Amino acid sequence: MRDGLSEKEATVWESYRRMRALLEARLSRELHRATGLSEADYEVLIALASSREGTMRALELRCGLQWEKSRLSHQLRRMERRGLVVREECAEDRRGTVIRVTGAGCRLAGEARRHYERAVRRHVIEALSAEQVEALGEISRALLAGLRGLRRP
Amino acid sequence: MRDGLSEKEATVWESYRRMRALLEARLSRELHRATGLSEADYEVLIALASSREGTMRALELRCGLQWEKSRLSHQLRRMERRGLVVREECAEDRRGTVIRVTGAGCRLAGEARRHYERAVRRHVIEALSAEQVEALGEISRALLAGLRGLRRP
DNA sequence: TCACTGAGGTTGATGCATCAACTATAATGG
DNA sequence: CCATTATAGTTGATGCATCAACCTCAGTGA
Repeated sequence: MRDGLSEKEATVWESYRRMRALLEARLSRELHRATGLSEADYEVLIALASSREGTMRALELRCGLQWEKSRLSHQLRRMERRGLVVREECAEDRRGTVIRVTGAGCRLAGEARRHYERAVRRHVIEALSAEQVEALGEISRALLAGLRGLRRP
Repeated sequence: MRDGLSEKEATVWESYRRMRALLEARLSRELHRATGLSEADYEVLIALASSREGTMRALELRCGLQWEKSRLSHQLRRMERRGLVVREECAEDRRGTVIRVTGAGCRLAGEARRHYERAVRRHVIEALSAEQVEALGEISRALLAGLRGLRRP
């Protein structure tokens, strides 16, 4: 037990895992059914749509989302194929890429946001007391604090 | 705001999402580095290893894990290729399959469990107060209650 | 008994996530 | 100024997750 988990702790962890799996499945399925977007699409579109000009450096995007660069690159390729974004050359840094959200992408982002926030409200906010919502925020922040500043590996 | 999220709620949700992403990345990377197993491998092996005889019907397995059947099938194919499990015919129901964990699989399961539980303790249990651990359990159960009994779609 | 319905599993296609290897350009320091 | 090093991004391979289509066998009722 020095390293392992007590029965109580194991139960908490098990509940958390199941909740997490079910919640993610539910949210992503609802989003996809309503808009055809994945959560990855959604995050990229929301970031772009809420930027001035509807453009961002790929670098900015991946720092904001905290994604690996190859993940973003693959994601953008798929989104470009579907006409949600376009890649443009970057004038300031010729290694860089500027991502621009298209009109269709921007429209979808707005629509998706409504669906998504409604789903979060239904499945999370309204399923908890105000104190629990607060506590979830605190817990998340506490865990994040512990996780940040561990080196990559 | 009727359907959307208040600023506070959005902040909680954002923290949760980031925590979740970072925590999963961390746990699965540590597990993989230490044992070569994914979390999916881990869940299957733990279920099998803690069964009498080291065997389970595929059906049992996927009900316990709450996986889709094709997910389990693909997963087992990959695990069988690596010698972690074998599929056997099922005598009682000739449609069915019995999954047996191999010696190597069983050994790995034990080793992985130690690593995994230690990581959960470090990154979750010890990063929270006892009350927060308790609260996380309650929150997860509350959300689960709301999510269960929504039909498939 | 036998056609039908449904359950247990597999397969193929596709999208998502990571890793490792690579290209090209920028920055840096001698 | 040039060689080195670091950064921005892409690519290919592989594993994971889901969907839809399919096959086989079990159970059911007419």
